Amino acid sequence: MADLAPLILRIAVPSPLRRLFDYLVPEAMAENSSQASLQPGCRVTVNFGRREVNGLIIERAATSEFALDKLKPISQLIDSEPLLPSSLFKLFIWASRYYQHPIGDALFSTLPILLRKGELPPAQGQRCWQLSTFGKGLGPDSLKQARKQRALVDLLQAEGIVSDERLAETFSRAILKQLEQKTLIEPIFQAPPAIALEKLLKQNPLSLYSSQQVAMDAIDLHSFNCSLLDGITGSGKTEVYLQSIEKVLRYGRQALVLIPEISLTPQTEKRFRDRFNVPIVTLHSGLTDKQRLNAWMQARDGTAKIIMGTRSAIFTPLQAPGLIILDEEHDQSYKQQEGFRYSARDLAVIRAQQENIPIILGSATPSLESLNNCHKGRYQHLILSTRAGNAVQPDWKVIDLKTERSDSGIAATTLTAIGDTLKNNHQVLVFLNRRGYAPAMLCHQCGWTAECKSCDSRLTVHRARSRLICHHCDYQQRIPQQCPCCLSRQLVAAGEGTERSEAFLQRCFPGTKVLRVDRDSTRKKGAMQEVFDTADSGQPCILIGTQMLAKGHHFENVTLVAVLDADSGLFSPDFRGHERMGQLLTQVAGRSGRGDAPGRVFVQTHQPDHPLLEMLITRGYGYFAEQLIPQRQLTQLPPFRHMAVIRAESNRADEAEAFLRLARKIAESLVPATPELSYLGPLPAIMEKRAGRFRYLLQVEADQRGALQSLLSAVAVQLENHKDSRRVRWSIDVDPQEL
DNA sequence: AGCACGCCGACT
DNA sequence: GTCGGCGTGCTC
Repeated sequence: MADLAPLILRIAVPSPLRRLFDYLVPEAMAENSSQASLQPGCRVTVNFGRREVNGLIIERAATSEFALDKLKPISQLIDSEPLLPSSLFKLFIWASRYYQHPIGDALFSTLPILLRKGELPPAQGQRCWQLSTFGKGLGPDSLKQARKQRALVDLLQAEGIVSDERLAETFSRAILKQLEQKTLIEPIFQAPPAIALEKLLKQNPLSLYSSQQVAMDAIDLHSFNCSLLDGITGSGKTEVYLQSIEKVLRYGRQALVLIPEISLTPQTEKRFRDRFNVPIVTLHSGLTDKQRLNAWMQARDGTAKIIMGTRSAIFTPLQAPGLIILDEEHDQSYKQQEGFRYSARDLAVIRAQQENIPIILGSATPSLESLNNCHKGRYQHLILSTRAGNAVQPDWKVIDLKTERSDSGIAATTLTAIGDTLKNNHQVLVFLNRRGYAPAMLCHQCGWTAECKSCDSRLTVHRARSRLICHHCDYQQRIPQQCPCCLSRQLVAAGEGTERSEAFLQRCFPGTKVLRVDRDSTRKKGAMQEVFDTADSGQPCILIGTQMLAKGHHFENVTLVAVLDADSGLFSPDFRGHERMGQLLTQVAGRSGRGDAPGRVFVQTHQPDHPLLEMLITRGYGYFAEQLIPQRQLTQLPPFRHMAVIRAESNRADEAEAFLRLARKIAESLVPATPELSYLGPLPAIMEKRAGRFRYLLQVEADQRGALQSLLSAVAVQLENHKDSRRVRWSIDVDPQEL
């Protein structure tokens, strides 16, 4: 008997519109399709405007606010069951509300491309072969002319189902194909055999030293709880990860492991593969669409037991989630900086909570947010001291650039120390967070400087490529021979970048390998690997690079780290500037030193007496961070106050600014400024003009998340419907990482 | 966003 | 005469 009430589906479509669209289910479709296919989480094809699009069912309903006779019918059902597990589906809905991003775009921009396009989830499992009915009835005398084919048929007759992989050892693709064409054999997909628990490990766990053991014991692996695992490189965080994963694998669950972009290397992966005898999938940028979909499916159906990936992997469906690990939780790459601006770290905590599973956040330099969450009792703070017992503080030395002469960015004292270190057959790491040869080119005669015509920035000199390059929009030009202003030939490259310091060091130490690691030097693939190989060989060498060098890799034989310019971090306009400086310096310093001998760290600065620098050096990151926290409270900044930013950009500065004035007017008409909720702006962004566009922002700060969220939702709707929103590119950034 | 409609400018 | 520029409106 047919229902009298119409069946209405609320659909999310891939569009920037912050609402759902109601569609009718045609009666025939409702009757002929399974119940599961009309549920939230299933994809459908609908006629949207004048085009056909794939959308996702968000809700079922019996009524609509829209006139019933204006509702269009669903064109087609795609999935016969929900594509996403309901917990992940809920996470998407939560995230799109929290981050003020259109639900359709949030969903579809994170889904594997092939699923966006409406492809069906591919059959999973191992491809195996069996005899077809026809093949089973084959007489013993047939296929006499085809010995190989006969042998294959015999094998299948004897064993029933044999995996594709095993057949490939003895038989060629062609044999299989021919038999398949004769319909003697057919493929069948089988779940790979479960790994026996006693065979779970390939390699025995390392024995834990006391503080690791304390941490292990403190992590309850059976329900939601968040642990901040705080320990320097080499303190054995990974071993705690591995043993926690082992425990959840033993009760049949999966582990999701998130790492920053830069640390997702084959080496990281290898560490996990060497330990466990279980299927592991890695979601990295090099995957083809097909591979990505397969990895996604293996996570969803539970074949993959460990899922590793960067930021976007937080949206991987899991059949039996057991644990989330997020390494280097302070890393900025967890926040998406455009489009759907989510924080994978914060979503990971929400996801763990919704799934009721544990989560471990790891870092040597935890973010102030996470430390604050420990203070509030929301996370438990587990500190790993080093194997030796006490944290070996590196031996810091501050070099005063005001009094000491330097060449190509390297002070005389630093240079001497580099020479001594090399003489002792050790390696040196030189850190300079500025790639290229020099950050500016200027005319000695008239003072002209080479500027980017699309950005408020100077062009960087890249001498190896003979080019001036803008690091913000990638504009390039040849290095001019003459000043375009006064025609003088006295053009000079001012300041230093990694390329210049590299050249200088190579001149100073002609017999030593000098390896540069930055985005320019590692563009060719394998280049990074070569650097690691040389470094791991232990031969004396100098590694010079940008923050790429500061992350992840530990260099055993490096005993001297030189930070060429610590000043940039001291005067950043961003409120997180000091926190970042502390993290970066600590991370760089942590690259060095073997277990036995602490490394030396030389910090070059024009501000040798800066109290924050001194505090970091003498008391360590932990103390440093604890001092910054009350400052944030005093200045009413995150995590003590919640912040969101409405951004706008346009070819015309006045348009971007006017749009945000409108945004503020709308917002203030809804919620006037109070001590609990305040506005700041519109303000020009730090670099007002970038890639030819003028960027502005409006800051909104509130004591309560809820108040901020409801205000933003209302403002977003009004802005979206305003015609001026077509003239600018605008977005809402909740919990912005950068202003 | 993506697509269509509509109304003004310089051209095969 | 039309091709096409982008301003405006709409998407259940």
